[in-house]
Amino acid sequence: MNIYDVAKEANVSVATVSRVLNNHKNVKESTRKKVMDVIKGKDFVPNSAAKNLSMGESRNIALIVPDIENPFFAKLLHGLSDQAIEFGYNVFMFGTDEDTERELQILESLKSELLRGLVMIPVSEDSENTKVLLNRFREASAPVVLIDRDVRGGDFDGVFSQDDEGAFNAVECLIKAGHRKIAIIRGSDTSRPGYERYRGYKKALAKYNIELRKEYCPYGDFMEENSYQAMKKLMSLENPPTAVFSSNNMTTLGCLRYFKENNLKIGRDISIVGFDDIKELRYTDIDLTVVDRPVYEMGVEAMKLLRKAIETRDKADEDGLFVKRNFIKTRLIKRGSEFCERLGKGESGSLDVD
Amino acid sequence: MNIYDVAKEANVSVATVSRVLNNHKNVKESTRKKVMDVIKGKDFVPNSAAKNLSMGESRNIALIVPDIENPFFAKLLHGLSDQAIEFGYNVFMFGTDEDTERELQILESLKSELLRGLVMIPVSEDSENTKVLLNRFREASAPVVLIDRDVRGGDFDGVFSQDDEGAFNAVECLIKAGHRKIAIIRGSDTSRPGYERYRGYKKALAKYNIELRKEYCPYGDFMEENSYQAMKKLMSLENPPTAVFSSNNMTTLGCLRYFKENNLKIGRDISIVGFDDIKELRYTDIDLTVVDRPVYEMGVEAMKLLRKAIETRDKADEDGLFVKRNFIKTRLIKRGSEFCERLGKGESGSLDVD
DNA sequence: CTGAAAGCGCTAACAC
DNA sequence: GTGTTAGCGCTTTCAG
Repeated sequence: MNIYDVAKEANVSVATVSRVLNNHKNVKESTRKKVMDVIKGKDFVPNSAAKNLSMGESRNIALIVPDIENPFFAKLLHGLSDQAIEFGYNVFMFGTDEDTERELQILESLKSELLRGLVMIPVSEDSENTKVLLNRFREASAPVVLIDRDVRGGDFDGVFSQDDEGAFNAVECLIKAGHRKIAIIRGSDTSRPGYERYRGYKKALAKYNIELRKEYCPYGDFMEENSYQAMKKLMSLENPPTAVFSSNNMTTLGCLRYFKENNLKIGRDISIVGFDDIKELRYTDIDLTVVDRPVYEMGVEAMKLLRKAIETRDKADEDGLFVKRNFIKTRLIKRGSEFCERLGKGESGSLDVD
Repeated sequence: MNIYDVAKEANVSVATVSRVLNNHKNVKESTRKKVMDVIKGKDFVPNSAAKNLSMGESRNIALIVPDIENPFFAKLLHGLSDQAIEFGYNVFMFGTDEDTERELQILESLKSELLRGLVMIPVSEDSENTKVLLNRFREASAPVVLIDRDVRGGDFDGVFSQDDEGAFNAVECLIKAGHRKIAIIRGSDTSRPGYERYRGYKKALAKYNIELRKEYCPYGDFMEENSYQAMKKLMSLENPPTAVFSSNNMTTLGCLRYFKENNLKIGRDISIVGFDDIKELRYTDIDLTVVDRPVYEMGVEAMKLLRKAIETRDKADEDGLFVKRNFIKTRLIKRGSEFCERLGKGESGSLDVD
């Protein structure tokens, strides 16, 4: 059943049916009703492929995330998806597994899809090829919105968070709990959250006149295993830290694994503050202090930005001249893991060398 | 740039370009090369909307899950998505938030999409409308593959797990640990995992001659809050259970919340065995014994089934006469939460009434 | 306010 | 092996 059948049935032309379907004005109320009756009676469904071809665009967008199973991204998807439905868009979902090659393949394969927009969390800030492809999408009428991570020199719209401030607060919280020997497990320098959280860490140390020690700043690359290894190295130092700022949720899991395997108890042997909450821990013995963000809302916001970009482009609005980058506030949730008995009991938290 | 431009450039007809694009035989190697050179040189990308329209089908499939944020579904998506890329399909992702109405809306909105297949975890087994719509997709050349949950009287292909056996093992494990007062927090009776796990629970009790007590079998509906409430009710009984079989991961979180808030310690005051692992707990004090499944692989398998169904239909293969339903084995991972001190220390685990 | 007709880019007979 | 051409179902001028 297609638009011609409907037209015949309703004694009008296909043009009229099309007008009705798309809520055009200039259709007499009576004919509109006539057409609608046929459509509902025969439950006709317009063929979107035909529509896409004819209009040269679709109602599909793609979301590309580095790790499908990371709850942070699942939550993001949830918000984005809800808002997309609201706006009448369908969402293609892709995971890159933190692999730039894969990211490029996916982007490449999407070129033929008439995408109406692209929301992505790029693997790395420095992938020149990614930038080139994204720019091509943008030119081909598929605006790009970034989330959380950036693309260097890309000028793309995006929803980010105030990573440095969040990190600063986390580290300051540890300092105020009496720590002076504070480590950070870092994310890659090729991602905004990676370097910005490190920046926040350094700022906090600087403010309280604590010397920055390179050996306290290993990379965990936002991956559990690497972070586990980083934690291990930290604790093998001759002068190990008394506290650690874990700059990502996967990182935190790596730390916790190390603690458990080595029988280190938070609050007794070590302190930790994380970035991004881990819901499941809330009902365990681990009362984790974390930097939290409104993740669902970030997804919603990304979709709103995207739609605005789409409409702006359609209307050649001058608003389109502005790059829109929103920076979401973080919030420190104190649950106690920043404290440590040993600090009080004489074993000084201050650096005992240097 | 379209196929005509390529044809002109290469001095061939559009038919030939199309043949090259689709790897048809009957193309001389030299002309194939000639065409490919143009395609690469001008980096032409075929317009999939045109292709879809012309062929009356697409390379898009949809995955509909009840809860985007449940890690179980995220893992499923991961497996499915990886395999889909392998096969050259794109995946639309939708979440229904366990709401049948929403499920129907989504299905309805997808009718115009020329979907090539549908993978879904239906909210309820009993939604007649869902069944009707799914059948329509199947007839309209979009095979349906179910995961985990079923559709009553639907005869759809699917990937399920041996829920009853898994549950049986879980409960038996508790019995062997000395428990006789074992509760279950159930899922809805309108879902396969809901009633099958309950069935496994009953089987285990029966085998060991333990009387089934209705008050030990409250519903948690696979939701954290409801399960929390269920747990609360259980522990308020005058004769509370010493152990609980939590039949789903969200359910387990609800239980844990209750335990924590009421200072009940697993292994001291209560025992628990869950269904579906919770990765994050592994590095906490909660060494949860669980029924585990190869979730990622279930996603992969679903995609394989779907592709088989698609191909089968295309070839009008007689293989299509069979409904393919795979039942994945579960595995009990013992970590210790099935034990309880109190059982040994004289406070009998057997029912002290009846 | 409505209709006729020309595309949108690709596929697949069918002819050569 | 290759080319010609008629669709696929919809949108959108342009007439009227």
